[in-house]
Amino acid sequence: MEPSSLSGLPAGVGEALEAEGVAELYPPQEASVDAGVVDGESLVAAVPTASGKTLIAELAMLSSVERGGKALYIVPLRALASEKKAEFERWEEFDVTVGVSTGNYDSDGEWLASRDIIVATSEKVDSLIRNGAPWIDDLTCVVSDEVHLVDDSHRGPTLEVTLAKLRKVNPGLQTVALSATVGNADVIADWLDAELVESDWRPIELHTGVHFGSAINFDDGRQREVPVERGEDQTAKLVGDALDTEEDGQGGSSLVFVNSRRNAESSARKLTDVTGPRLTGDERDRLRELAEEIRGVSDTDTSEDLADAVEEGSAFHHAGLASEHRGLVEDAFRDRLIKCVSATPTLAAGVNTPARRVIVRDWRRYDGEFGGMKPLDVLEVHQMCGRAGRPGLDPYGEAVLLANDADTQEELFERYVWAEAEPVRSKLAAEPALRTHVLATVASGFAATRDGLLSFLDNTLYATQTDDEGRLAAVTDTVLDYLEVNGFVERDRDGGSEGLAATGIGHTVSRLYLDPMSAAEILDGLRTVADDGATGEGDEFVAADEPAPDADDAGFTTYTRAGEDNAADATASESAADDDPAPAVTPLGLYHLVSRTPDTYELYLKSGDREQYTEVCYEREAELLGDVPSEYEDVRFEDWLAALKTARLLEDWANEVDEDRIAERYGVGPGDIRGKVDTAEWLLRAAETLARDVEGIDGDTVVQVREARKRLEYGVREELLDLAGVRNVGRKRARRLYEAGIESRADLREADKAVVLGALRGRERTAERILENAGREDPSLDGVDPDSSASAAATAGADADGDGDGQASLGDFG
DNA sequence: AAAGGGTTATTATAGACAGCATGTC
DNA sequence: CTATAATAACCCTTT
Repeated sequence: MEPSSLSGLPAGVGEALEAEGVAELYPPQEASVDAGVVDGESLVAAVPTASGKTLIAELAMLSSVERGGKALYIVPLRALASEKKAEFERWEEFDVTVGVSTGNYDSDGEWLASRDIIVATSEKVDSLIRNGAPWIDDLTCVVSDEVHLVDDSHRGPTLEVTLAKLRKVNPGLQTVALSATVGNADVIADWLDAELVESDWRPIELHTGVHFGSAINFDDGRQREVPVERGEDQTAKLVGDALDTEEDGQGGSSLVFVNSRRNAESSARKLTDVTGPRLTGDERDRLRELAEEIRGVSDTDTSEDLADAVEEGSAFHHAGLASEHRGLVEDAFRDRLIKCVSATPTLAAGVNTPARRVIVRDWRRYDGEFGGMKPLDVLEVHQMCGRAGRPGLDPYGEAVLLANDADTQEELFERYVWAEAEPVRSKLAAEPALRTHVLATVASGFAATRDGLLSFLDNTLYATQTDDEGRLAAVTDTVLDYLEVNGFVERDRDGGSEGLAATGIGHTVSRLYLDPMSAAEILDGLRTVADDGATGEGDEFVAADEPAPDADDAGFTTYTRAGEDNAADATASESAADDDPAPAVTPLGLYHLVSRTPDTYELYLKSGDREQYTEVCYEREAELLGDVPSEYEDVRFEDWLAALKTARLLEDWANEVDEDRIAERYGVGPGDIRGKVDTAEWLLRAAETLARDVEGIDGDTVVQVREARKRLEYGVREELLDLAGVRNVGRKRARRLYEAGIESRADLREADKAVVLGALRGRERTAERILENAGREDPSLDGVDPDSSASAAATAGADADGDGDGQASLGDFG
């Protein structure tokens, strides 16, 4: 079937597709057309990755738009949202407009309403429904990418409930669900009242096999000799083999999947010996530039190690990387500059990063709940293997699992190569999921009675799958009790069917997209302040701020100038020394409060951390909001300590501790730091709104919350808040300016330009921009010489990039 | 006695959405 | 109950 023969698409689209090289539709695409995608029919397409799923979605959306409708494309990851948007924007030529909406990249609501196609994450769609985005009921087509993720216990229920809501609001809604090949695609189709298109067809052949001994044994019976001598590394030989096998004049790149961040890093370092010697001079030059760029992203060991590996054409990829790191690695890998990436599963489900050869090195992963090493899901391994084969570059893709012995080889074939992926199972009937969604469903008017609620939930995948009718109702009742006790819903038990209504605060919680349990915890904590804030336990706070006896490890919060390490302990007590009445609430207390909320991921407690944070906990008990759980009797004590560790990380960040020191101290990567700060910022903003909305919380507390949040946002101490608010001034520059005597925005407008320039290390253009942004009337620095004394004070700590731009920015511009 | 080399014990373990108000270097 | 790699701790040998 030729694209131009399709009816129902905007004029010219079919021809444009052909011009792109789509001469014929792929079989699954053709089957989808036969099933009616361009005629508004609902469809579940369960086909392998990279077999043209996106085009199926595009056909549905474009034809829907052509009929005067509006389409929504739901993605599981923010990074995918921008990728899809860029892809769809080629239709703007045909007057089809595209908009995106995710947590970190959001367009104006009205502007969105005017777009024909909107790309958003499932959580964002959920949030838009809760907040009553007006265009939601104009939708005529919704595409759900990677629907098999409804199986995810954390995020799956959101997708499930969101789809149910969209379909409820828009009865005739065309629903197109794109799924990996799973065991029960028919059940999903059944749930969505959709046609099913199921296929294993791939445009690029995929050879899956297991390497053992001296050869890869493929599923089709072929063998490929890749001898591995004793003491040689299996992975290295396979990567080398792919690079040495030229197709279309180029060696093939590899993607190595491992089971931990550390393994990813060490694998990348080892593979440097394979990739490095095969680089051309030109590639080396470009890689060196890329490495510099990577070093510029963050001043941490992780960043440095990544740059070192990249210089040799190898890289690692995991969630500890900053998003800029990830983007740089992904792009360079796609450009074939980086020859091999060692990755954790981040890359299996993320943006499109295909390779000639995929090597699944580790097929088991540590799982604490499981109590040891747990084999990966078949679906997960299939997703990894699906990354093999670059369209347009490789004539075939190879996915190789590694075995050390014949038994393992056998097992891998049985378990993964021949096996069908697990069936998808709804995870909706669990308290945490229902807590959130029951409240939202009631608050946004989808149900006004218990019966109404249950009948709404009947439209979910869970309901179509379960044999246990009572389970959902039972969990729902438990959750309703919880919501009532915490004052989020009111129940009217008089009528025939129990009436339900969200309270004012319940509405707020739903709109803020908070887990009700987080909201309850935050409110409890803030009320604690109101109770005993005035009792004047001030001295304890001051005492807690002083350096602990063994200052080396305990002197965490101490502000240290760059390069001076722990020497500056004295600075710490300065702010505590004046006679202000003790603050009713400290940043640490607030950081701890939001960190112990179910909306924050816990930091792992390493050995030794337990003792250390137990000590910190008692030292600073007075600052913590709420009662410390009993160390010996309460299982929540562990969580309390993990939250305290997170809180300390946040406190360090807000005390201008360098990123690399934080990374080292807490055993995390730059990506984790940014993630934690970001989450805490979000929760503190929500806390601020809650505190204002609810009675019994002191106005002063609200101010403290805001300040704690702003200090996280800029990563600075209190005295720099004003300066750091100026555009182009981050935590580092603000501190340098402050040290040079420029303490505020107003100072910036009045100060001696020579001093400003000196503090900014003579960076003229930067200084001019900053002066301009601060509102100075005459920002020009022509003929101004930097004041060397200001410069000297500010240069005390040399930062690695040497140009004074060591701004640790938290901007999240994927 | 100090350094070097090999063996054994110990330690630690993936990922990532949301609000809001505007702009990284 | 399962793995594996890096590192720390330890023990023995050699110089």
